[in-house]
Amino acid sequence: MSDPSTDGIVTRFAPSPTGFLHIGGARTALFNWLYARGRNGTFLLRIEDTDRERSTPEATAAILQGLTWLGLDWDQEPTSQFAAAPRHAEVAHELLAQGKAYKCFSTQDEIAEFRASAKAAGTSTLFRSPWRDADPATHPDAPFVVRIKAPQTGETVIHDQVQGDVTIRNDQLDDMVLLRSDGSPVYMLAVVVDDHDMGVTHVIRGDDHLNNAARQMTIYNAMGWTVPVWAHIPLIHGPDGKKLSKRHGALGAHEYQAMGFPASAMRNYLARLGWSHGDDEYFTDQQAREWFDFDGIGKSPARLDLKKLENLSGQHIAQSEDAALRQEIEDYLAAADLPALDETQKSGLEKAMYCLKDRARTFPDLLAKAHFILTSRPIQPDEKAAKALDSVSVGILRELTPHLQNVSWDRETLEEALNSFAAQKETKFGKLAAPLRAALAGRAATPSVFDMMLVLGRDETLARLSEAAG
RNA sequence: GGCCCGUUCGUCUAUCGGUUAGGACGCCAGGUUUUCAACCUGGAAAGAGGGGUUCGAUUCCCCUACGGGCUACCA
Repeated sequence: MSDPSTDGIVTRFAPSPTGFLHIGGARTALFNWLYARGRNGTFLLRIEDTDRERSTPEATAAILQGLTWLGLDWDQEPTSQFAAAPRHAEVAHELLAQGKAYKCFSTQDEIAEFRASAKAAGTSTLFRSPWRDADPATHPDAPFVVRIKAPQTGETVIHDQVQGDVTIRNDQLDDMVLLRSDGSPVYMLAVVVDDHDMGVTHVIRGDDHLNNAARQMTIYNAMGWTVPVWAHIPLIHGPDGKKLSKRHGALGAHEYQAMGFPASAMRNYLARLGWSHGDDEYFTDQQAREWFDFDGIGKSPARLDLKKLENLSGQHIAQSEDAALRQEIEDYLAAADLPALDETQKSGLEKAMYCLKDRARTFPDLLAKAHFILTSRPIQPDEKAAKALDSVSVGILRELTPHLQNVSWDRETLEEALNSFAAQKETKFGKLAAPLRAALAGRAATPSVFDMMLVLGRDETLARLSEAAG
């Protein structure tokens, strides 16, 4: 299916800077990145900022930030499509000089009128310019657009790596505008010229561009350029199956970051959404790069499933290195606009990481369970913890404390000490656990009591117990 | 309206003519348990509908339905 050569592959991601990096764009970028990175290729970034009305530098910054968070590194400086406008115009004029494009003097009113009557008559609304074959001598001295002479007979076949061969009859193609009457290039021309100039070999993009590929091919053909390999991937839909929109969960990448998902989980989830490699669900970047290929891409749109993302997130957190995880959590706090950790909290968190990461699905989840190490005396029990510290429990804690005074501070000894104390009180360790948890963490959901005691150390543990015991 | 694309458990998907249609998330039941989580066992759950082709269709073809896209001097 894929290109036989594994070298010289160039892919690109070309967002319009009109908003944040949304989840669909993130996946398109990921697929391009995966394809290039897995084949020793090049992954480029092009900002399609030709719509001067809607493009903003803030949006560009947000998109780059989103890609950076996702770990999708690009090669070379991002290019601006707008900056290449003179080159686009140059190509249009070349086509004009070769007679493969022409000046069209039809006014927008005339075109609108044509469409209206065509619609009323039930015939094709494709505009057929009377200027296509007009004698240049008859050209008026009036504003004009440059249109390409699209083929009118035969058919154009898009050899798509995802959708298969898609055939469009050429009589469905209109003579699209290349240059507007103010001389500015139109998107359809710009993409083709840019992709060609950047040496893009594989165009991987949303399948909303599938039909455009046929029209773009007329430009490639007119210029005698090699048509890139096409791969039009299905779009992502919201959980309700509708097209993604702001109302339907079209969140920006930064919002997933602020929800506390690790970027690696995000990559895993997004890659798996609409692409598969047998039964593999959890995989590393390394594996994704090795496995990713066009024939694993599905043909139908996929829906977002937060539950599955959470599950994957938990797996990635569990697999992370402690120090890296601590750093990621710091980044998360910053992204979510939450207070940063101080040095004591940082080292405590990293020290406790071993007993936290297996039981957390997201960073906020992990942080909640890390409360015992992030807080300091006096411990403020929350409502649930306070309930576990009734007068009976407090009495038990008071009795227990001396038993921990001189024991060796290791897991085995502590388990032994607490179990025998429980036996002495003719109760089960489970009964002891709740008040201990409340005293040590001030919370009801925590890591194991023994882990907390070990991480806290003897002095701090005893101090917290005495504090709770009043 | 015209053209193009799509349709397997609730969701993501496997299957590349012959399977008890597999896996994962979620869900339900049971087990384990020191809270949360994890873990173990089991369970319910799918080929949009109708025609063909074929000894045999989820798989190939056609039609219909539904969903989506394109149809701009937007990108």
